[in-house]
Amino acid sequence: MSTSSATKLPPDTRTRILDLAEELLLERGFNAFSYQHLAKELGVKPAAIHYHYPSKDDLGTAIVARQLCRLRKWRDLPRVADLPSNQQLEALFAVYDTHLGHSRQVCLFGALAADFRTLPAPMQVELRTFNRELTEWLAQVLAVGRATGALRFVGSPAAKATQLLSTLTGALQTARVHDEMPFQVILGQLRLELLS
Amino acid sequence: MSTSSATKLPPDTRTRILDLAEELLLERGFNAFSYQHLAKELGVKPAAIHYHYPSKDDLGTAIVARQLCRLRKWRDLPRVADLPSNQQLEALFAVYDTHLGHSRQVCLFGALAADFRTLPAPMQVELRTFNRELTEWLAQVLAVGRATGALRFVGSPAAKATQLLSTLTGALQTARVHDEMPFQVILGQLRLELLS
DNA sequence: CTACTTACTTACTAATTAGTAAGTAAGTAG
DNA sequence: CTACTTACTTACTAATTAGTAAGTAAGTAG
Repeated sequence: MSTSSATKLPPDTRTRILDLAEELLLERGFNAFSYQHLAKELGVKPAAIHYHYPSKDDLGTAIVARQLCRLRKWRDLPRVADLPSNQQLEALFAVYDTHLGHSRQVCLFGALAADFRTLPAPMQVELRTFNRELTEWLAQVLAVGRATGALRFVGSPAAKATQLLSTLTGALQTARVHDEMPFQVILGQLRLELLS
Repeated sequence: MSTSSATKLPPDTRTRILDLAEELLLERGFNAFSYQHLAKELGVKPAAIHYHYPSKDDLGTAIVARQLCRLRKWRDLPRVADLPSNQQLEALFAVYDTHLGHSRQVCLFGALAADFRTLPAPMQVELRTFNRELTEWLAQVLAVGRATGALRFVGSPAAKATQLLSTLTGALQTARVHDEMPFQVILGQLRLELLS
């Protein structure tokens, strides 16, 4: 079997570091894991991580940059971009639900917001861009959704998008502190309000 | 002038530690300040802080316990408890707005949710209680508010309360990452939806 | 005046942190 | 075959971490 473009190659160390760092970030926070933690779990020496990501700033920035990259790809995917607005909204909900399923991970934004001022400047910049692009995408979805009658809400699409993303961020955090129930309750409430 | 019960005594070291720790927690996160930071800023030695709060766990738990204490007092204050529902909701908004005004502090819940799994167990317990009691209070406000026609929403008061608090938590986090605008936008949106 | 408590400081420890410098083994390019 | 690159390991450093033990000065209770 030749490795087609769709085949998953076993990830190299560089990727394994990034994957694990992202997992720890979303599960425990940015200031709660060290190069030693990563190294021990990956079976390499801490210096090997410094080889790929010279400083923790570089590593953190790489995590956010990759998520931004993923967001853009996801958003432009035909199976997402071509959906009717209400299903685009459901697709967004499904992303948050996936986080919930991965041992109640919070979203990237929710993981970094509290510690924001301790983050390296490039990470702050990337996170702002990430949140801005997601908000703009959702505002567009909401605008079209209301125009086509697929979604219902009052106020401007931009305001509703900002509010909605704050709610989803908070919903995953509430799930972490308590359990899955409040998250499901909030999603139910959002569907009740938004979907005709 | 004798010190009446309302007079503010100059805070003792114990209180100054707690005040500063709370400020740093809400501005930078729990894993982003140390006993050294506190000591330096207060002009005492780190060991003096260990004298009052033997471990950081104790200090963190004291912060959350005090906030829970404040919540109960605030909620039962005549000038809050005797208000009509819509004004009770506004009083809640005002609390979050105060956080915003204090150099864009996030709320206690938003400060601790991401790092929740790294927190000492007693802190986790106190934070759950804090959030549960706040949610229950708000659910009651919403229930009465809808019954009296002062507030408008669909779904159960409990679900709406959970959703609303998640939104407010997220709103302060969004303000931290960007600026005050998204917070004001979200509050405007909430008023538009809830107040008749 | 004495015993005791309170609120610290001084001096320290063991562990952990991010990060660096030098070495090395395996692979790749010409 | 040679020079070079990649992906590390070994060995280290300086700073910081939470925390402790012993001392001490000022205040309080009897």
